[in-house]
Amino acid sequence: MPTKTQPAVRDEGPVPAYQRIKNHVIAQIQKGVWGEGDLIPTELMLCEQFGVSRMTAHRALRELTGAGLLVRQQGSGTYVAPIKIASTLIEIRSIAQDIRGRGHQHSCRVVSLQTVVASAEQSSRLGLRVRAKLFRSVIVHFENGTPIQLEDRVVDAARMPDYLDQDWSQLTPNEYLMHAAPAPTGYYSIEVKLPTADVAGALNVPSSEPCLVLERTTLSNGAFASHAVMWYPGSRYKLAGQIPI
Amino acid sequence: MPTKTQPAVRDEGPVPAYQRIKNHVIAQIQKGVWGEGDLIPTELMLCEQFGVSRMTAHRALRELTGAGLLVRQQGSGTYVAPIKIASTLIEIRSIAQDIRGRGHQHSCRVVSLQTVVASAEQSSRLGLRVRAKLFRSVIVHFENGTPIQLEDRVVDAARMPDYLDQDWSQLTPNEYLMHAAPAPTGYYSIEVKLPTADVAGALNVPSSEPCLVLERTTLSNGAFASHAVMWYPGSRYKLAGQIPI
DNA sequence: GAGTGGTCTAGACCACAAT
DNA sequence: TTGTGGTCTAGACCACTCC
Repeated sequence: MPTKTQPAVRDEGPVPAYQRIKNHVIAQIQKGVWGEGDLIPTELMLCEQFGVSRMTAHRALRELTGAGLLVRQQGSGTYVAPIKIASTLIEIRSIAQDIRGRGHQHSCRVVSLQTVVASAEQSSRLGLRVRAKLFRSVIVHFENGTPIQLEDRVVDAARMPDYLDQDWSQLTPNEYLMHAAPAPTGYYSIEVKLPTADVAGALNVPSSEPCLVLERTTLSNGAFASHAVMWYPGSRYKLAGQIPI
Repeated sequence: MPTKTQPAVRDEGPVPAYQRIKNHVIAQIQKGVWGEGDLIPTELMLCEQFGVSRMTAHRALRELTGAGLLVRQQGSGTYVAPIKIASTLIEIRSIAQDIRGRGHQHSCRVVSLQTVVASAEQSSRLGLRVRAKLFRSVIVHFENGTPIQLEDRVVDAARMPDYLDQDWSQLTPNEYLMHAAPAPTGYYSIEVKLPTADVAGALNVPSSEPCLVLERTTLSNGAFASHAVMWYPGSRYKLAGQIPI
């Protein structure tokens, strides 16, 4: 059955049933079909829809609950979690949804889009072929017109060949990735840095203002998907989330 | 049904079998019985030891793997994860283990230990009784003699009556909590702040140096356990971890 | 009482590693 | 070949919510 040509997303073998259900739920929320606070299908309905046992449907919903995407109430049902619970760190919702969830307006400005070749350092750190082709986007996100995040991202070009053709005013890179590389895992780090002149200019802060720098490498199905460096003005941002366990 | 007296640790009903196994594994790692890279018992051994089915033992190990505490290899076995994978954010390992894991020396200085009464604001934010009794500790942690974290913590006194009697040179508050309130969940936030004069003095940084401030509220078995504010010198620290999903 | 989620069992088949 | 983990089933009992 997996007899695709050279598709945008590599085929990593059969996808487990619980993962297919997770991807489906994530997609419905990403697409806005299921909104914040909405009641979603019960375990038994998902069992029928996907032809699985209840344990399997339950596992999918339990894991998404652990990730802060859903809220479950015994005797009542399963709901899309309110945004305040969603972890900004995982950013399974995008910064755009985050901002809109605060009732504010999101906009963005594309600073640059390029095709680049992985440096030796990148190749080894990210587990890429030497001189692998990457796409790089630099985008500033605004909340009510105030710059709130500078996002400098590279993605695997072989895996997402149409990355540069997206309309970033309609879709953030993160939202695009949720489709192209669903259910990511990976690593992050958070530190305080003074902005470079470019970053300070883009965020419209003095270069003396310390920034929160969130760096994140995401893998999907075990292979490199994306590396992002996100700069937030220290005076205007706070990262919050749920402790995962 | 909740008709208990006021015990040190509230009884929240029977603990699920998978949770008992998780607590056991966490405790073995915390106590150092199982060290980094060690092979731990197989699912079938845990099935026998705890008298559960394989699905239950598997769930416990899978969740701990998701939390970055274990690494599993099909065909081989389950191992304690290397420290670099352990999330500093969850701090399921303590800062002391973190520092020792880098091959450095950990020490600490107790700034203050007090009994305090929850303010109205704390009571509502943390879900406590009004004027609940709390213990507060303020401790500076050093890495090779350099101050690296100021930890300002309050815990529920009813739940941890012996909190103030601990020898903090032998055990960090976090390590104590891993015993008194195992397998915590909760919320965190991370932001950049300039230190107060007290904080700057304790960390031995100029009051112009921005700090990374990690605030964390932990619950155990659904009830408040601890609230901590941790200050890190921005120039000397980076938080890193795994993306949970 | 009917429906929901929370947990658990006792099997099963598979992919993979060690031997 | 044996043992490991990865997944999955078809039931079960329970606590809880809603009607």
